[in-house]
Amino acid sequence: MSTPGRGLHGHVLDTLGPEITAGEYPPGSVLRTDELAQRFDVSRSVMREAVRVLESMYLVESRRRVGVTVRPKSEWNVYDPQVIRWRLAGSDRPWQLRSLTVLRSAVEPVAAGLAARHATAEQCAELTECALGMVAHSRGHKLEGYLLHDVAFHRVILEASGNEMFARLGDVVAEVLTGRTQHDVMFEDPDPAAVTLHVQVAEAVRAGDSARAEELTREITVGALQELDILAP
Amino acid sequence: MSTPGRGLHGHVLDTLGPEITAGEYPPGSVLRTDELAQRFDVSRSVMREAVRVLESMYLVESRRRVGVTVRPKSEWNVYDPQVIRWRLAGSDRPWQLRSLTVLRSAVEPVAAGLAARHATAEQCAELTECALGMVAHSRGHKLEGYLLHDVAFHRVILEASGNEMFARLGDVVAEVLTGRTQHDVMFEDPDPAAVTLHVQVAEAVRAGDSARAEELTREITVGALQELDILAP
DNA sequence: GACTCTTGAATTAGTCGTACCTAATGGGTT
DNA sequence: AACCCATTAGGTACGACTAATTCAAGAGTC
Repeated sequence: MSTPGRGLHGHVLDTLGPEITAGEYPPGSVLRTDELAQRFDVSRSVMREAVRVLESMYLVESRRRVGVTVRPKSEWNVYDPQVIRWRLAGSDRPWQLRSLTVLRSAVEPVAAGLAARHATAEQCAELTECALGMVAHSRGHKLEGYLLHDVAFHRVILEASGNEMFARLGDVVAEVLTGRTQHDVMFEDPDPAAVTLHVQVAEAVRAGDSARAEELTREITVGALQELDILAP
Repeated sequence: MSTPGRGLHGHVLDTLGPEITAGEYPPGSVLRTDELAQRFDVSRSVMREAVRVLESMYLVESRRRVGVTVRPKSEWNVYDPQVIRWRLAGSDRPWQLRSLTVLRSAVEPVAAGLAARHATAEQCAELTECALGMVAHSRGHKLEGYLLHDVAFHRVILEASGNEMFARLGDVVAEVLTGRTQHDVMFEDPDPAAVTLHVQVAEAVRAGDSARAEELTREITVGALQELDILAP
């Protein structure tokens, strides 16, 4: 899924990216290209390419006579999949998961509503299949299989919305769901109510009931928020 | 706001980026680094840096013995501000505006709801100021001043939500609002109802009424959808 | 004869190192 | 305070070499 060590500059990014996104260099810190090249034992050309990528992620800014300065967190392109992965692997993972879950709570209900109008017959079938797969793996510590279908379910919803911006969040949702299962909560079987909701969403989409699909999905995301103690009083 | 021609590689991107995002090269098309370097009259080093940036945006993929292949639209990082600007400047601008407006309709209401809980006194004041500014410029063909306050208003809302993912959409919303005023609809004064809604949102946020702020903002975004003939029956 | 497997030549990106250019910066001078 | 210049670190160019992958020709097999 990721883009590991694609060439030397990729290897450099695999180390430097996480360091920066972890906040190891405070905003305004200055990195020198030559020093970095020495540190990673690569040529200046390779180092420059890596810096260009970091620059395009708004993580750093390169200025003459000054060096490569780290930009404040508020300017980072937090939607870059690579940046998201780096941050999820770092120390502010909990914070990152919260931000992404809130984003989900905003996007997924609307996406489900749109999916109810735009989904093809094939997508409806896929959705039902995913929901049934979740039911089948909802008991007896089959978390792995459950996760697989859960991820696929939300991916289809986002895809079927017909909105490209929503569709591209499939990877993000996958990361959140995967992370949640593997590291944080959910040591036991998933909440039966959540499973039921997924089945009902699939049915609502199939029936073309936009409002119902949206509302049911909102309930799902509210559950996700509650799992992280993000209240909505 | 943008990052214009920062060095030669930036100049190359200013031309090549719009071409790719405009779909001038069908998915799978191959570009050769050397040819591109010749075409733009830059060294291979510079061209390679430009390719690295395009690669980090998931617009192209570079493989040995094959060249730089253009990736399908569905894989582009459509949240990259640069990509958004390129597409907004290109031929599928209308489609892009629709996607972004739908995204707004999902995000902004939730953001407003959060803002009602998290906004600081200073942010509330700013919000009120923006709303009043909108009122002041709502009549007499003062579209420029109106737009300025409108953009600022939505920026503050997204910022005050306390969610970094929402906050980073400020630039996107700014582009949408600016684009709408400059190119498409709105040759006359803005809809008075919309202006009123903004004032009411500011008041709801100030009062900490989360549900009301969310609902009012939803009405604003519904209006934006209707302007683009995106129905919600 | 048709098919598969191996091998090697051609091609293109990847890497490196050097040399030189350019522009911000900061200190020293007037 | 205004100005000038040496310093410094990134920006650009070029050339040589490396390495991986594709493709096609040829050997071997059924």
